[in-house]
Amino acid sequence: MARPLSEEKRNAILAAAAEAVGSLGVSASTAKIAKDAGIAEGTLFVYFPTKDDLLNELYLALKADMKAAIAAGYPTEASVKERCEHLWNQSIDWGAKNPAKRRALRQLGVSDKVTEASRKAGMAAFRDIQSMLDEGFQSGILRQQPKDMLGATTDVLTDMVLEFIHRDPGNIESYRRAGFETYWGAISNK
Amino acid sequence: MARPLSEEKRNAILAAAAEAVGSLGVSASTAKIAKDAGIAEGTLFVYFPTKDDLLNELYLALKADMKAAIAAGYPTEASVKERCEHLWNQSIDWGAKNPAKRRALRQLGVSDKVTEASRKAGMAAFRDIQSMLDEGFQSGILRQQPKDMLGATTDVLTDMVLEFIHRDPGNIESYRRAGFETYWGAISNK
Amino acid sequence: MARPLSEEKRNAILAAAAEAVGSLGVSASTAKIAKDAGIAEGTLFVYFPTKDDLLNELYLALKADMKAAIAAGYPTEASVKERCEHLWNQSIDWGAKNPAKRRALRQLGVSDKVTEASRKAGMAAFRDIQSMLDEGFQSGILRQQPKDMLGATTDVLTDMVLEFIHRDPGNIESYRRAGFETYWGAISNK
Amino acid sequence: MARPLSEEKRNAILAAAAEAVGSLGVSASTAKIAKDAGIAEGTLFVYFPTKDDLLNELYLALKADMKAAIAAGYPTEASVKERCEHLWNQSIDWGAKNPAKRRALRQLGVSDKVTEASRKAGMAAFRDIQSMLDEGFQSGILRQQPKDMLGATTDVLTDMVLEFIHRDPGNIESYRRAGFETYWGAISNK
DNA sequence: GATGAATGAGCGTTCATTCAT
DNA sequence: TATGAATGAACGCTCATTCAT
Repeated sequence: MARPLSEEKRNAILAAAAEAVGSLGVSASTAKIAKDAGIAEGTLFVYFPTKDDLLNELYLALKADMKAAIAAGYPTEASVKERCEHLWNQSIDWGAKNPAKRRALRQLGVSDKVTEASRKAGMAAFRDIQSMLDEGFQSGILRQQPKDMLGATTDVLTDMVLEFIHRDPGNIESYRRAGFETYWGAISNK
Repeated sequence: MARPLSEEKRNAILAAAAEAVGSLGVSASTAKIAKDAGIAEGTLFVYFPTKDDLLNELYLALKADMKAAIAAGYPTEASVKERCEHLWNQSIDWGAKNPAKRRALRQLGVSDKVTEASRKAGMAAFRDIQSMLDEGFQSGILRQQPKDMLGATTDVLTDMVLEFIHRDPGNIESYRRAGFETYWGAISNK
Repeated sequence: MARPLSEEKRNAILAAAAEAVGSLGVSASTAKIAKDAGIAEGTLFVYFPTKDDLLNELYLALKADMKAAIAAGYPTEASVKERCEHLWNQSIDWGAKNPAKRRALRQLGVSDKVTEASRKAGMAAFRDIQSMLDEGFQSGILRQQPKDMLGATTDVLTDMVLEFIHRDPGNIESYRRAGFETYWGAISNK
Repeated sequence: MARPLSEEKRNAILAAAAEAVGSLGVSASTAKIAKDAGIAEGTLFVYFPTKDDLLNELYLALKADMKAAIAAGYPTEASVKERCEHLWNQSIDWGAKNPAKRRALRQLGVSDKVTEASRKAGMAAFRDIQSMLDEGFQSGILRQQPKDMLGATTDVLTDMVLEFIHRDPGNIESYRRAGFETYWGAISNK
């Protein structure tokens, strides 16, 4: 069978894993994840044959989740800068609202458990977003860059700003704005 | 004194730890680190009372190493942009020449084993560098930013570019250049 | 349930622990205990979360075992002195037949791994026995004593005699008899 | 050389060992003992070739210390019962004033690190005391007992009472008195 | 003689994975 | 399919003892 019985259980495992990896790193135990997901230890391995598989699928699920949030409500008709600002704000909002997921993604990002294939697949999502901005590249408003670098820049600056927000939650708005200036400078032609 | 603590051994442990953490993450075992350092397992704990202590001291040592490399040969008399480009190039060079150290620093950066105090101390080094650019801020060439954000931006964009270089080592020069454009846009007033 | 916890295994662990603690003290290793119990090292921790838990449960099990043996065949209708002699003889017999258990109990008795709560629970068993002798106290045949002191006196004199028997096993009967005289003198009104 | 340099250091080690064994048991580390004695780790082994040697010598020293305290001020001319009461009170006082030493002696008493030879030597001290009471045996006031049993009874009942005092320090006098009644009953002819 | 760095076996405990139920 | 008891290698750390200084 291509997929085991309960989609619900699968999602519960993924959700518990995100939470656990976010707070404990990739060394979070499968026992804890199973317990938090409300299933037995052995059941986890019915859905994911090994812990590494779980970690890779979690990475992909998180990337997809993030991408969906970022693209939501994209203002097709607005100016390039406004569209970029929309993407930026969505990114910050997703991270601020889903701190555990964001932290999980950071942990997975540096872990050698996540394969090159997963990383490639994860980057593809951001290429989708990059293509939303094709007009911006053609018009010269955005600087030409090596493939995937726009997505990575977004990723990396978002994450940086979210770290500042995490350490100093009172000033979220000023970090968001300063972050966007940095971001816009980083990707646009002056 | 019976036998003085050996600075040489201490450095060997730190070097082995950087290598191991770089490739295996913070879960690299103390046994492996000791073995690679050429000492007995127990000896490691003569130099570092716990693994967490070792990890924190490694973080600090790596930050200091990186900072020294970046600041070396700083052209005090050149233009602000040239001075930034110097810092950028030094950063890329350090990372390209010390891939294990760089990877270790990434792992430590996301690990909760590294204390807030160590992070603060690590950031202080970059504030030194930021102050090298004070003239740039006063003249309005560099954009005003929240404290520590310039250092973090440098860190994060450098790291991003080094990841691209790591995956595609043939094009180091083009990544370095494209990276600097991104970086300069990120930190300067347009 | 996947596989129920095995009462048999639990008992095997407790038995192996009694043997090991009896001969090696509380520093007997969990690895040895597990091996002697015929299970894997990790399995011990399925039944007892920590070594300290094992030690405390062992203490309780041993006290219960001893108490059951002592109270067995108690001659309700006999004279107070005969009933005390019965208790005395049962105690000596239990100790002589279960030297490892007795030695384990001694080790546990002086170990700070055994909590005050366990000690309290262990003493309660002997209070049961003391209450078997209430008539003796009321009639004035037995001397009034602070609570728990009768039980402790029994414990301590039994143990002393068993040590003599242990060192000089040929004269078990004469030690038993001399011991009882000491014991009866210790607890009765002259 | 029959004895190494400093008697003072030797005594410091023994004192530190008594304290450490009293609170931590025989598993107290040589490193801690050395530190508490104000000497280097290695120096301990100059005075005692192994930890077991230290433990055995400590046992003997403690027994000697206790015996000296018990025999001090012995009232040669008093009645047998008064002389016994003196011994009893001295025992209780020594234990109450030297809780660490008493606890150390308990630990050593059950440890298999203390050899049979040391135990024999330790018992000899109490035979000295027993011989102080020879008149009592001859007159029939004290019950005839197997060799060493009087000493052991004293030891064991004293220790029991000291445990009660330890747990309930407010009632020291009532425990001491009740204890003596038990003790006198245990050793005298009715 | 005194020191304390160096050692490596041994400790209690964890954990991904297997498999009997 | 779901369960959780069973496993044993691996972990961080301790320690009695040795020996270079």
